[in-house]
Amino acid sequence: MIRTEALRVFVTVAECGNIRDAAERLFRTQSAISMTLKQVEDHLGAPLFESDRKHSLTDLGSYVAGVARVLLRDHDTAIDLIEQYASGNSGRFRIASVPSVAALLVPEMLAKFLADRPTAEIDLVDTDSTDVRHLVATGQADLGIASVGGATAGLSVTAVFEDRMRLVCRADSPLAQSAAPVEWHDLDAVSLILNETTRGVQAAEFQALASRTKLRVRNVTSLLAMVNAGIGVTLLPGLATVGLPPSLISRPVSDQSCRRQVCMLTREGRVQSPLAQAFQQHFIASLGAMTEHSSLVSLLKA
Amino acid sequence: MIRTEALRVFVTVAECGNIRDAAERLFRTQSAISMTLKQVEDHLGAPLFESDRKHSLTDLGSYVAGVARVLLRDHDTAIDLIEQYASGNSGRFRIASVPSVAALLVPEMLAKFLADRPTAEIDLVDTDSTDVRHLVATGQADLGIASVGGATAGLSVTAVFEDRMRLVCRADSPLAQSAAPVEWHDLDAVSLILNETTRGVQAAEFQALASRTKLRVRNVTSLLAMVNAGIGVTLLPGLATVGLPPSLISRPVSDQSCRRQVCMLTREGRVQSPLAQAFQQHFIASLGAMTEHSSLVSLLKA
DNA sequence: GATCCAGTTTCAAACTTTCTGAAGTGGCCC
DNA sequence: GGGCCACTTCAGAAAGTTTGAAACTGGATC
Repeated sequence: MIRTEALRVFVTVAECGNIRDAAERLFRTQSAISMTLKQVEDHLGAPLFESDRKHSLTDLGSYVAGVARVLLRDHDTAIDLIEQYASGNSGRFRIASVPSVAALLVPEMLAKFLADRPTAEIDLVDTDSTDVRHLVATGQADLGIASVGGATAGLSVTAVFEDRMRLVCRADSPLAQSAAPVEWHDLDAVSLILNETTRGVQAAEFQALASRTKLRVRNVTSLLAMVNAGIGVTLLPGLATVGLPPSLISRPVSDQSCRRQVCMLTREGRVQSPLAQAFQQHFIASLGAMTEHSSLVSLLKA
Repeated sequence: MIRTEALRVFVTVAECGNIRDAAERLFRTQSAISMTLKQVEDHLGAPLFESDRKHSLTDLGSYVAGVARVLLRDHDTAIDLIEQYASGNSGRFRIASVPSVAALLVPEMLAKFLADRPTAEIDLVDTDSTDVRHLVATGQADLGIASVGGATAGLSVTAVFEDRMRLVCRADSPLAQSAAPVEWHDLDAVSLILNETTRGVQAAEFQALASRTKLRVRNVTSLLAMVNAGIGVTLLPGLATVGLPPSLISRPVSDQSCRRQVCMLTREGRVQSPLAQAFQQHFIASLGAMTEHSSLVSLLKA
């Protein structure tokens, strides 16, 4: 059996033109090189070099050198590919995220992550939490970022941060007249439009308000269009209220418990690809740095 | 360091779906397989299979399996190529031969030789002895078949057979009237055209005849055209007189020593390609069989 | 033609790796 | 919970590789 490393020895000697230099290049002794060479020649039943002095190849030798050079190049590339993949430096990896996180947190993280990994490819899908869970559960995404809540069968869930909710209303509505935190009773007279992010709000007062409405809008653009059309007001996590159109404004909510919990989702019982793992770690580490300097509250314990 | 054989183990297990069958296929014990697998996983730092039961691959596992499968296929093909080449079953190989041998002896030999070696490629050039020597000496041919004589610097020469010379003349010439062996004195009055094959004829009587003429023609077609035109007669080895045009005939030469010696030429000090070696052996063996049933005299001692 | 030199081969011993058989572990099914 | 099956772990055996020392080789130099 010809070992790949024996071919490497042969090609190196052929390139160096002598055993001594080849031995140095390969960090072996001369005798080890000599014996490996002999072993290959014995296996093939014919000499690879014209003489003891290894400066000229036989016809067989140059044929073997040609084939082996290609083989070694392919071999090294393949092993490198495997090792890069295993170390999380390359590969493809799909993230599904709710739009607020996708738009405001993920881009910066991805930029840093990809800067170190020129060959990695990442797909980012932004959609609502329910769909994020579906994509992860069915294996269409490797990592999900969504609000806590809803069915979690087959999913492994890690809460990562909390984001206080804010009221979103028209800039010309009576509610927009004060910048002070909104109390629940301020909303008694207005109609409320629910959305995916309000599912996680537990407060009894909110539940009472929510029970009065039948309108729940999943798509944020549609939701804001409805608020803009005067159909009602809504609550959105702070992150999602960054960059509202000028016709809308947001106010903090007084109730400290009124928060959206964001979690990271992976498929349960499946070993992640190394790249996905690396990204998760990067995500968690970056989040720690980000929550220190923002209103977000990290839920991650080191 | 990941050994090629370790990847083969992994791919086999991935294909079998369990270690037991893979062990059987690879003629190893379960524990050897298990340890090799563990070694690869340790090296990569991540599991290749979802669980102990090796029926489903992790993301990394299927990536590695994909890359490794290609690598192994290429590897096996390359090793096979090398071994086929080394065993003389494939490769390319160039023969330069004088036309008579090329036309009458080589074809049959080649047919048998190539029948066993579907991937071997052979180039056959027919030219005169001087050119054959040149082609072999310069490495443009791997094996030469030529008449003995001329410069042999850098060539290794093996005499292989002898062929008695025959007189070639027009069918309507006075010399054509008898079928009996020609005596040297029969040629006293005729003009003789020399050629490459007459260089080796030593007989004093022939030398005397030859000294009278200045005409030497290398190309056999031209030579015969000249004989046909009535310019003179010539001597050719028996092999070369097979299939003369009907306007020409040949007669044996009485002098037993008047022979053309044919030799096999190789480049001195160069190791032949295995295919070339195999062909030489085949050539010698076939020649033994052929000379037994023909007028050719083998010069090869077994 | 003796001597030197650089390079190569050979050898036995030391070492490393891989393999084996046997015992151990853990999940799964009845 | 016992039996079964598949995998892992273990220690010793076997195989293969590497090493340093010594012997050999061919070419160059005196």
